[in-house]
Amino acid sequence: MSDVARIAFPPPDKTNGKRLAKAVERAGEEFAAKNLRFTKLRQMVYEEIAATYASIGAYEILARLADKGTRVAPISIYRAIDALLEAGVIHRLESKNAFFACRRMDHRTGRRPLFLSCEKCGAVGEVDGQHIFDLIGEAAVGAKFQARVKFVEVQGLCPRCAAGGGKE
Amino acid sequence: MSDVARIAFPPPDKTNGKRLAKAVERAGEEFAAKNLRFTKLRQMVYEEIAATYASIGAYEILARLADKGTRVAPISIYRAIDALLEAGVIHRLESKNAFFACRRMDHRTGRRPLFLSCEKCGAVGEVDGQHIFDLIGEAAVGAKFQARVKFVEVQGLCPRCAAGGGKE
DNA sequence: GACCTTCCGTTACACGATATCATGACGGTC
DNA sequence: GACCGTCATGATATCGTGTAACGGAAGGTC
Repeated sequence: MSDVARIAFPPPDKTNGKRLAKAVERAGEEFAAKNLRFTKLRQMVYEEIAATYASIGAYEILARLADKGTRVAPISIYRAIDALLEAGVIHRLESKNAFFACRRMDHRTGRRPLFLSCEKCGAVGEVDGQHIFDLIGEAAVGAKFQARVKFVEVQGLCPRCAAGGGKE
Repeated sequence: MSDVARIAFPPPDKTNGKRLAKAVERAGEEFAAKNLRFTKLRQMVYEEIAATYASIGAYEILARLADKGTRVAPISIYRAIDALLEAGVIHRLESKNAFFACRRMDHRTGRRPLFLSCEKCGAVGEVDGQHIFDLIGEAAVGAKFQARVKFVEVQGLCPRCAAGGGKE
């Protein structure tokens, strides 16, 4: 597997405690940098999202927290998700109404990623798509359309699953 | 306004009886060409979608049909929508969970359009995006990702609304 | 402490989508 | 005509996604 593929598509369930703790730490830094509060609830929601490489729905997060004894209302999940989105530590998959943790953390570069979502294992990868977003912007300008938000999402098979390596 | 802009963004509510009848006729031909049946219900659902340039949700279609005395269950609307999608006479906006009539009818060319959705008036325009989809395909190949479905959607202001010409 | 802002809990609800099973409409075949 | 297969529709229920509104709690600032 190429480097880019390995980076974009790690095994979806390899949840490593140390890795997760590190991700939480980085998320905390993102919140601090933006003068947002990384509250207990937001951290718990983030941990559920970051615990998997797959995308996860709001009610799935709710269920997993409930399993751990934390019972919250849907609206609370969504509020936490809003904060996490604003902080930039998670992304939203429009085509699936689901969320996943941002692994690139390259907001500084300003280069926007596009999302590759595996239909088999659910893993979501991000690859640089700045040139594509640029082209979309040009297409909008050509139509005299004032673009504000752009979505680019691809569904298919990740390298692991395409090779038959994904879980059945 | 440029030609491309005028074509992509007519006034969202200018529902012309003759134009609609023509659209229904073309839709019927599409169904025939694909050996699908353009049934009464499918035609009614199509008319509601094609009556506006804006995107429209399934339950909005349901409500409008109910206003006209046709009371159907949600599942029936969705089945009709599925058929219309398969025939290619409507498109689905993933980012809004809504549907709109295809105005380009250029399936023959095989060039895929991208969707420009106005946040103010709701109008959805289509412009050629084949080169963008090509690039996305290349990006996927670079990540060893086997792409199957691609979504590209843009939200913003259509020329009319950006110029202050849209309804408030 | 008093104040303000932000976050969270609770309830209820709107909207989007599907599962399941039953009925109807049509064409072909014997 | 009787039978059968296929597809479209109807009816009911349920699930998934997302938000409104209101009040209370937690944490900063003076």
